[in-house]
Amino acid sequence: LQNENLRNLLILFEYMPENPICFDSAEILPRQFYLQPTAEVARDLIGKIFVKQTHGQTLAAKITETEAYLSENDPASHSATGPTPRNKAMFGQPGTLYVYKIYGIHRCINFVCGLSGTGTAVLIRASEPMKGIDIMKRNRGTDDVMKLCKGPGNLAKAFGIDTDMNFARLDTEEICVLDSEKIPAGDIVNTPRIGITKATGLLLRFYLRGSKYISGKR
DNA sequence: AACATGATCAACT
DNA sequence: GTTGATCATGTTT
Repeated sequence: LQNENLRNLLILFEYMPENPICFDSAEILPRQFYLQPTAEVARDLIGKIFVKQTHGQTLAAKITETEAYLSENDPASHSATGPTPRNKAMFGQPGTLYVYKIYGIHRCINFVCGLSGTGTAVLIRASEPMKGIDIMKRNRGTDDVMKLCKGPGNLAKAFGIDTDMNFARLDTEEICVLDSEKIPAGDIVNTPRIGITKATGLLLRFYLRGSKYISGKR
């Protein structure tokens, strides 16, 4: 898949749903990818394809919005006060999942990155559904494709990801990120993070310019 | 008491 | 369409 442009990728995902993704030719992002500094991972994840496969069903969505969370120098990060039972996954291996429950109701998906043990991760805030849309609709309880994966809680629900997937590796066929064509730097917008009250001055939110699949206002 | 949220509904432009 | 208030719900500090 790595040589297809995004339009072809979309056609493949939308109109050949009966065919499984060919992982022999798809480029799964290696764990090495997540070793970069957190903000760079957050930026580079824009446009990549998030994939989950279970029970022969494939879910895929193009990542459109991310936020970087640092460590002790970032009061908004769960890892700011050091390792705890909740944030343990953040201090684990880069290229693994950190899933937590928020407001007692929703789940948020993070990709652990940076050097192992540093406690940095990227929150996946929104994505554009590409495959398994009927399943996402069922998981979410709505038919509005525009809103299926908009917002971190909705994204996790659409993908059926709960805290039992905390610590999961991100380079398996069960759950992974596929590489895609490079997004021009000018098409990635960098803003302050949203939904937080601390460290609001840091520009650690990234989203795909012009995408309709972005959380927050307008 | 706060929380890296989302759905709903009233009241408005 | 948009904005603001309110609430649901459970875990962490």
